[in-house]
Amino acid sequence: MAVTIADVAHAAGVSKTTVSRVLNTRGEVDASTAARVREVINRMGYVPSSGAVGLARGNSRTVGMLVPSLTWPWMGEVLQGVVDTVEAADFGLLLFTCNRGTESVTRFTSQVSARAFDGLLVVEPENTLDMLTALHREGLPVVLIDDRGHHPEFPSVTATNFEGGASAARHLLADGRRKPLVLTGPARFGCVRDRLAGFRATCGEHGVGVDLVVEGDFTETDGRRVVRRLLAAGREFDAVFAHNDLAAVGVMGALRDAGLRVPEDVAVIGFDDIPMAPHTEPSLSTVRQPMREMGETAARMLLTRLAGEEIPTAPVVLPTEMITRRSAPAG
Amino acid sequence: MAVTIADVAHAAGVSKTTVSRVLNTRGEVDASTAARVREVINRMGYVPSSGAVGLARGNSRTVGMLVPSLTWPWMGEVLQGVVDTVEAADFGLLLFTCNRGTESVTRFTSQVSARAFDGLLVVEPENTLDMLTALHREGLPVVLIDDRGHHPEFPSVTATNFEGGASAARHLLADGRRKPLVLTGPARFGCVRDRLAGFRATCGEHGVGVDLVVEGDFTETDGRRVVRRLLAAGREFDAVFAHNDLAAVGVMGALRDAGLRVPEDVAVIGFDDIPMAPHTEPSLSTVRQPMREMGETAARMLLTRLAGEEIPTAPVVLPTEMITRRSAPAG
DNA sequence: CTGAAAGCGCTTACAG
DNA sequence: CTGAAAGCGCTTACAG
Repeated sequence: MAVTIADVAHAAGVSKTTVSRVLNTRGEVDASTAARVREVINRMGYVPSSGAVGLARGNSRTVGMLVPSLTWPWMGEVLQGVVDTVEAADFGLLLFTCNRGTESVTRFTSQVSARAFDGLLVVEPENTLDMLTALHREGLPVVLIDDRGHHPEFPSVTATNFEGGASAARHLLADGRRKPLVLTGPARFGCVRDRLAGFRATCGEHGVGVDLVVEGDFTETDGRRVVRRLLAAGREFDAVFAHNDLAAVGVMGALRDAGLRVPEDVAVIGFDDIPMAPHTEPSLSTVRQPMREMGETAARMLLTRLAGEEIPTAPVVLPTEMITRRSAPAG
Repeated sequence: MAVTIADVAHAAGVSKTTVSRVLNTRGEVDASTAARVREVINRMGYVPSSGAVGLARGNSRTVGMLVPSLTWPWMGEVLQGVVDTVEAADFGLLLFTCNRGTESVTRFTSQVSARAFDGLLVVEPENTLDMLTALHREGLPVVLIDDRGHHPEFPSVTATNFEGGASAARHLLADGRRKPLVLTGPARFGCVRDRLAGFRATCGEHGVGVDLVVEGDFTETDGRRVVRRLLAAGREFDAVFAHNDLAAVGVMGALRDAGLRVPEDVAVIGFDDIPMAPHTEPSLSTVRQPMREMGETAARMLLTRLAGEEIPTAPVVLPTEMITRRSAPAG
């Protein structure tokens, strides 16, 4: 049914070897022969079987991507960056998730052994660092996107979390805020610790204490609940720095429910700049992480590595950017 | 490096044929032999090379998925549904986008000829229906997600667009609204025509005219602009039925800017129920499309087809659901 | 129940 | 510059 290299060779009156040579532009082929073969290839619409090529060459020209979830607000951006880069290099992208615990992890690692892909891009699902480290040690090229401050022994790309926290602080201080609440993500994440440290350092430089720090879990529900609880307890604050936008949305909801105005009474800054951020009411000021660029960068690094070159094992750090919208105006 | 079937055969003292038999549980193998082989397989951590198996068997146990964009608000849900289903069946998922015009389409079709995947799931990128039809005619199993009313000659899964429009109308009418504005999507989409027809029919049954219909382009910016323009022109309406949530968000923004209250002055209903919908201000009432279920269903259909069974070529239609939130309260 | 051999569709030394 | 042959790692008649 599908046309094979043998069909082409036969039709062109040459050997499969020769067809293979013009396919892979190995030179060392007579110009007129090459032209004839190429003509036949086009006429017959021949495309080499990727499986056969992979088997013969020992690689798949395919990149794997492992993510914890596809429904996180910023995952689409990362994926788009990855796909664009990978497709442009004529590689395929095999997508995996790991949301059913041990079973899916096992299934995934067996795909690795099956040599279904040459290298792996990963937004780290929780509790998979050991597995990833093992795969990397066994020789699988791996690039991590958004290292959660775990500082793995393989290449990764992150954003400037410390500086991001610092820029949020500068923004709020310039607006005259002096009593900030910080709603962090899970403290086990390095990125969370960095964001908090950056925020603290800058406030410290300005003589402003950061006394109100609550550990959250990155969800809208949690942001809403924390603020409601704090307000009920009579705690006072004139600004909130939430460690992600989803939680910031919850924060704004709770403030509104309590009859407080954003930003007049309380300014709110998030982190990420998810697609929803410009559309909240009021629109959300936030520290932007360049998710698409992070995906692109990670993909490019992996492709470079697959091309045989060395890539830095130290984290590649992309700049965050303070985006000013209405929930926290410039001072 | 990687352990092959030959290594296993050697270590177990049997032929590759026998190893292959226990791998594929073909029966016809002595129980004790099988046990011994299995033991060796586990000990050596052997996993068959997917490429080699594919070449020998003539299939790849991989499904392709083609989407126009990965950053659309509901795409993550569809993808998650697809990935979950495909992974559970032990298939791989190869992801493709088509956002660079002809070049990417060419690249994509050549992947098809390369036999990189056995079947295709597609959220139709514009202007690719002819290509998809051609692929399907050449024997590639294809299932379309969210047929845009194009009614292709291959299987597809959609939602009840007509009924969805009708339910939006019922909801608004029950709340006493009598002067609706409909902000549609591009009229070339069948789903748009169906939503409008359903809305019209129901309004008609209640003696309410639908005189204000504007064709939009599904973006937030457009929703905002249309409403601003209509208001400036002095047009009056007490409800808006937007054909997608993003546009509805723009509509609410423009109403707020004009000093109108939602829902007191104007009720707003969207379509889709994107993740943002519960978090807008006010939260958005909308006609929910079960995107994840649509992804799951399409994937299941394709897998069934790949297993050799027949699947319906008539569209599979999943129910929409009217979700009541604050932007359009129940009457 | 088991194995030798051919075949899947390519690539790549090797020889000419 | 070109081709015959071996090999990539499997599966599958075919024979015993």
